[in-house]
Amino acid sequence: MTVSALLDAAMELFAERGYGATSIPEICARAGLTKGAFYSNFADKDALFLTLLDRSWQRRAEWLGRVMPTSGALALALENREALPGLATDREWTLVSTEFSLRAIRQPSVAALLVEHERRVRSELAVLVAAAMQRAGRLPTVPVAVIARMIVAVTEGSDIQALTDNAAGAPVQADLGQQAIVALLRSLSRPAEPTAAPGQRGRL
Amino acid sequence: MTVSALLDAAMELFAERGYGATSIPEICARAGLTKGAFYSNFADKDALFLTLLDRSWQRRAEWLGRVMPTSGALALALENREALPGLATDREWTLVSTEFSLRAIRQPSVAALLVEHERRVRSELAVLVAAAMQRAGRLPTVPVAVIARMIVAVTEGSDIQALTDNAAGAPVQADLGQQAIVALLRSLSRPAEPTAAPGQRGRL
DNA sequence: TGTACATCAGTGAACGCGCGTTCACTGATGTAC
DNA sequence: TGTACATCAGTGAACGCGCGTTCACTGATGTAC
Repeated sequence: MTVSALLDAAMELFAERGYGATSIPEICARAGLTKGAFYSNFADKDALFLTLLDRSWQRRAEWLGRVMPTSGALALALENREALPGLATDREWTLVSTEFSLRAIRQPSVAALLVEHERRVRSELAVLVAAAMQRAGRLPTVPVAVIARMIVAVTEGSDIQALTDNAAGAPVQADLGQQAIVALLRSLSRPAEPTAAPGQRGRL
Repeated sequence: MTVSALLDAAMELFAERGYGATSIPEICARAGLTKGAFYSNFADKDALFLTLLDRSWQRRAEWLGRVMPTSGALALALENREALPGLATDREWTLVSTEFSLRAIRQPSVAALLVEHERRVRSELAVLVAAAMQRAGRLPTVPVAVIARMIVAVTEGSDIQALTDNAAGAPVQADLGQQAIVALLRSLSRPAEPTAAPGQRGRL
């Protein structure tokens, strides 16, 4: 279909060169279509970008729906990075979604969209955090919503660091984000049984 | 001076609209100069961008040199965000430096520059972490270099989150980054006297 | 001090190019009878 | 089944504009004598 061909081409080009550096003719050429095809489907490049993000978010949501019920556990998420919902897992996504954050900071209407999306992602994540803590026999000492925010923040930062190091050919601290998440979860919780000695439970 | 007028104008425009969306004529107009003035000082927009970053980094280094000897403490840094060296403190810097990270991920030669800079920042930060831990009577359980990486990651992520929330008019979790840093420091250290009961020292 | 010359940062006009956007059109697909 | 018409996604030529870049020039500043 024409729309998805344009979206695919745009996703590739935005990741390769960045949003600002990608022109509409380039997107059309990559998709094997004329500029007219673009304008009969989108008002401008901004409209395409928003549609692209909608689609990306939707795909993440679908995939999350498949993964969540079977795992239901942050423990698994920590072993297998992929299971962390809404968090960057690949280069293309990190580049495009970071660029979107920058656009959002500059343009309030875009920020509203992003904030709403992030709110949903964090609430899913908070559920995972609460479940993981319960299984580990621990209680959060700050709201799980705050812990979810921290997890998102540290993951984004770690992903950018890892991609930069990788691009420079420097050694990559691959599990930095996961290590930090584990450290945060431990620090921001306490054993559920305040008086009991630490044993098999209590481990996170 | 012409060069610094161009750099000032470019910094403003890059923050306002982004690097890719800013044209050379716009930079010159903002600086009150002609396009010729630009080309007699820079080969192209990329060259100006690198010069701009050099200047920004240099300013941060100078300011760090003033702040470090008197504070020498992460504790202070945690109370006064400004004292965290090399970490984003303002909107303009966050926007421009994040965009630079994206450019670095896409272009290895730029990545090399950024990685070298980040390496210096982190080593300064590692010194602060080590000092703060010693004063608190604690020992790191992972290398301070790793803790420094985590601090940088969570700060970048928190800054972007805060700016996005702010742009959308949503409530901003202002101290998220600081809270996370404190949690990380606690979790990634243990009391220096393994057998002693936790008392006044041991506090971080 | 005064005159003649050298330097060179910045000017501003000029260029070709690719951009974003428009629009009359085409031709494949669907519907009516 | 076959013919006539309607629809409309996508075509491709056309447009004016602002882009990046060049270059002969100017005029302020510094140096020589």
